[in-house]
Amino acid sequence: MDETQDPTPITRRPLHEEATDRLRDLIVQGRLAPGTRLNERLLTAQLGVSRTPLREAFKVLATEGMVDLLPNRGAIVSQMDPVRLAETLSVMGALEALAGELACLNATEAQINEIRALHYEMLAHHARGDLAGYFKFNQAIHLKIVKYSGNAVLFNAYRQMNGNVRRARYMANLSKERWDAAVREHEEILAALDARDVKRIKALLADHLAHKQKSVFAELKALMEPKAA
Amino acid sequence: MDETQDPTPITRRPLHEEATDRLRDLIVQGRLAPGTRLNERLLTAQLGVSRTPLREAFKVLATEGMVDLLPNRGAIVSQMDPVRLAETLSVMGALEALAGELACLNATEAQINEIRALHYEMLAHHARGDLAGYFKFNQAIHLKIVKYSGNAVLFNAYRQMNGNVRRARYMANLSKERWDAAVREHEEILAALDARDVKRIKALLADHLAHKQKSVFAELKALMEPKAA
DNA sequence: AGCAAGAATTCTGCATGCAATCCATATTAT
DNA sequence: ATAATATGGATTGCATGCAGAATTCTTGCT
Repeated sequence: MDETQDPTPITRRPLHEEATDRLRDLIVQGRLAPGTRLNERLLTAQLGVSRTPLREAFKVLATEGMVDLLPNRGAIVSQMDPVRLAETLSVMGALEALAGELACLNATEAQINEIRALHYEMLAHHARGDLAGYFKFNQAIHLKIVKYSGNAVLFNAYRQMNGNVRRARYMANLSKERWDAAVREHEEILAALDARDVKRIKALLADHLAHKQKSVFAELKALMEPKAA
Repeated sequence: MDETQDPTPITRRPLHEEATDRLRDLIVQGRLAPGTRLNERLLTAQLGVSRTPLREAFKVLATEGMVDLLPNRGAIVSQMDPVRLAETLSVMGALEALAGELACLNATEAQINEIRALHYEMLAHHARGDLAGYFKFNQAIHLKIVKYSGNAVLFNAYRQMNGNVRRARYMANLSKERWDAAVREHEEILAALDARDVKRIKALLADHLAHKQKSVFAELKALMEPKAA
């Protein structure tokens, strides 16, 4: 018998995983806004699972920092206030700097080429002024760098923080100057990666994230003080 | 009525939290060895809780990397193989380097003094050749540095990884040379912190962790190859 | 009307029951 | 004897029931 193709292995995923992923997506996409109370009965109906796997999903999302559990009062989508966002980006900067180093040492040429391809796609979206498209590839590039570091622990930590950052939706109106600068920084990052210049990519990524943090922080602070509008 | 003292608020902790902490401790202490299968019926009896909060604890510990969930086959204590341990220490090095920077900038004099006190206690244990005592204060110092960085996200990430590292129990037989060197490194770290020398502490901590990683890795590799004993 | 106390409802925390899956042992066929 | 298969027991995945906490609604009072 030929088992080589294995078309859609019939293995059912555990319901709590499915529920966790679905909820996480809803939160990251902003369809469940920070502060929203997660009503069990409502969500069981919506997701088509019973309370048990749903509550297990709550616990997982709580350890990921996506929701807060209030004893006897259920779960609410946690806030991503500017301070926490800045703190997270700061950590992500350190992680990416390390990732860059390791990627310089460990990534294959094919992997670097894959990043290069993403880079050009990103440039295309930048040229068109398509911010959403730009961000998509920007995200993909950063994730790939961390992935190709070859350090799975690093990747996991980064991935989780990235999820928490994405739901801040800061990208609303990035200044043209910052955007252009970020693109230039990406050019340099790619060049350093290509040259396997460990020191340089480390510094570049740390700076890149520091700039991002600064711009995002300013943006969010402005958003939260709509007095002088 | 005087409510100012509030002696042990009678707030019962959720059972799943209690179960999570208890299990995590058992795993970190090594009383539940890697690979051990976590039988629900057995543990419910042992912890005095029902299966529901216990299974919630499994999910949390799985996202922390303490256990692996095998669909339809329950949870087993995850392995901390040398590769994963090295990867974790590598990430912790990056986190501590950042933490050192931030602690230099943000820690109060009182906090630095607290670290100094721990440092001297650690020296005392080193002088006595008390490895276990040394490690305890060594751990405490590193945790405090990260704590006093003032970055809560950083602290959480570090704490979790630290838990996963501790259960590797590498400290078995640290060479005298490496031990002495580590103590000297700690002297320098404290001095840099005192002097608020950001660049220096960053470099020192990164190196310190790199050395630790190297020594631990060698140790564990030796442990896993008892052929030439 | 505004507020406070109490009752009713809703919700969460936890325990347990049922069905599906897995594992171990025994049984049969080759 | 070995391998394949069947079968019984144990174990997990999930749904649901029950008790207690919290919230909302109601009612009575000022």
